[in-house]
Amino acid sequence: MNKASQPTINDVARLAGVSKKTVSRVINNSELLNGDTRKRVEQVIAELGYTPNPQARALALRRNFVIALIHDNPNAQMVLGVQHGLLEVLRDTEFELLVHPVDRGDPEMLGEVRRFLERQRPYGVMLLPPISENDQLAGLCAEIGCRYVRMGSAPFDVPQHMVASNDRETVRHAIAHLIEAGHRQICVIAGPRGFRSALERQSGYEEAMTAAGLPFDRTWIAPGDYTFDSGIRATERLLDLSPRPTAIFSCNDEMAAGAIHVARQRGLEIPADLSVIGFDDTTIASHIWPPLTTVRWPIVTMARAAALKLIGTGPGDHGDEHALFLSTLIRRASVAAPSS
Amino acid sequence: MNKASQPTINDVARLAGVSKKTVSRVINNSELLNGDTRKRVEQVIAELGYTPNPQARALALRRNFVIALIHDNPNAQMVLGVQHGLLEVLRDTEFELLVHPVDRGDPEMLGEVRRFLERQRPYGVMLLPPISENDQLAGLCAEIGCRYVRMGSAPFDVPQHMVASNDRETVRHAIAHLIEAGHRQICVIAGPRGFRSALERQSGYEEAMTAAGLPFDRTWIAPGDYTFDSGIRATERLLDLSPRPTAIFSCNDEMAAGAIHVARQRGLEIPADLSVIGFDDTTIASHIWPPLTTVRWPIVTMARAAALKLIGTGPGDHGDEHALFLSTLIRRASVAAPSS
DNA sequence: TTGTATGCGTTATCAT
DNA sequence: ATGATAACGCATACAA
Repeated sequence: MNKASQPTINDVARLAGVSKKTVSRVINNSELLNGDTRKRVEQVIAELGYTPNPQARALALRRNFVIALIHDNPNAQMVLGVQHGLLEVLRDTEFELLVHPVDRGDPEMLGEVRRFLERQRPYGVMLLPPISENDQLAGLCAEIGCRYVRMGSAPFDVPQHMVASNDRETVRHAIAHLIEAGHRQICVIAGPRGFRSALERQSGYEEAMTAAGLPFDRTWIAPGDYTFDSGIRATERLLDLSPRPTAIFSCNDEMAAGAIHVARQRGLEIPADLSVIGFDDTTIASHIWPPLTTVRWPIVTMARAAALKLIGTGPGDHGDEHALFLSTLIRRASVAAPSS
Repeated sequence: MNKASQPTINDVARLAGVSKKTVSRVINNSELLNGDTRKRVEQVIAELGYTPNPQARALALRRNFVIALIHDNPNAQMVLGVQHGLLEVLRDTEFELLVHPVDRGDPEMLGEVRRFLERQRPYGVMLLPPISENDQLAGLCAEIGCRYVRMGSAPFDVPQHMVASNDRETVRHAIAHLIEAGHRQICVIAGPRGFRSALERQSGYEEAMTAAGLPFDRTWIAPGDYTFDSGIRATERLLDLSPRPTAIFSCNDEMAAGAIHVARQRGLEIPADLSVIGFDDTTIASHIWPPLTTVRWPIVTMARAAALKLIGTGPGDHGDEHALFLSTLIRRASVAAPSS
């Protein structure tokens, strides 16, 4: 055993007086093993502080012990929340986290991801919205033969491959909250076309209005793309409506911040003259003035669950069933009764 | 060649009618190669779409072609900015990005990182503040034999191992900006003890005040820990001073947001009654009301430069010299002349 | 300039 | 239940 480098399986085998294969069996928890030899080998492993070399395992198994995070999500807090949740469960395992952002707009995207997966052969891959909604991407993972879990605003895959929140339902609650407060003309700043989250959140709005017997108009739904600037533009449009809306539901916090800016520029007090609800509960929601009522989804919890599905030991997992995670309305100071 | 799997170096060698070693030489840009055979091999490589297997290379070279990002930074935008910059230059290389957060408070931290480095053998490691300030960590990287670059608010290592911004100087400008506007009683919300960034930023304040011949008091410097809540507490303390400060410099944006909250609660208008300057130019700075004057440091650029140093081909790099990156004062709407 | 033999640390095959 | 031997795909030492 070379003192300079780390102990290998050979060192363990020699010191335990067994073959490499036996040590390998111990490492991989093989069933067919004499209890005594196992104990002896484990003893030596502990003494040496031996750890299997990940690169060698990866080569032999043609499978890398890493989880790949594939995303095209511009929300830093969300991406980092996911990394946090993932790493929390990966921390005490042999797995590492590989980050691989992609460009949804790139026509080469799928080919690029394929090369990535074929080269790295990750054990599992975590797909973040909005790219998680791409069925071809999911299909690619399946084809390459690596586990995958998709994160989304609603279940659009089987539980085994999905961690989802209930955006639509939570938005219904949020709108109902507004209606209870006395609002009738509730407008919405929508999310980008084609995003499932945007669809779910807007549907939640429509369902809540309909359920309450409240009429609403196409013009009440202003287009947005989840950016601050689009929130500004949308709000300007909405506040030009007459009669003016008394409440605005924004499909994310960033655009809600834009709404607050515009309101303030127009001399409108929040929440006295205009109530606002956001979505995501990013830092800005609690740090802006007034503190924003918003919807929080349990991102870290979802990521933890996803990691469990990814590294779980197969179809026996509990995780296979549980794929839905409830968002909650965080009530702060941006909602009040409309000033008649 | 097995159709199901990817082409290997053997396939290339056979089709090109050369030995594996020759192919290997082509891959690794060996000097001693006949131009013809190189062309022929490259041709076959292109036809086959061959890519060297990273796991096999890692095993043979005892060095993994990944860059590890080690950090304990709670600022999501900063961490993601760094990931962005790093990946921008890694994108067209053979390198991948491994994310490895650590816990500064954990006494086992160093041992844990050692195991990580010994197991993964990353090609290079990127150290983010504040953990980048830990000399033992840097020493560990050197000992293990992997390249490292430390990111910080000031140079505290040789250029080869450092990308730094000039926090102190930029804060001097920021304070000077306040002084020019007519402020005399300028207070500061400090950063956490022991953080180099906190030290640099506070020093910048003190130097600027001294240079302008302005007196200042210990009580003008309120302790903070970079969190929103600490910004609130610090500002309450500061606004209780009499006479009241006309301007506050906060060592980061998050605490500045807290300052704005407190000011608003006390009925103070910003910037009319109180000017505020932050640091970092995070999203909240531009989205809060009023838009916050703040200091922006070129995080993505720094990360790009760091990546270049990390994967660069040795001491010949230009990157070895260039290690300082200038921050700039972003003037928005939170600074005005003091109302006498 | 190119090829041969061998090693890297692990797992898989097929014996025993 | 355990072991000898051959992969896995690439790089290095040493020849030629």
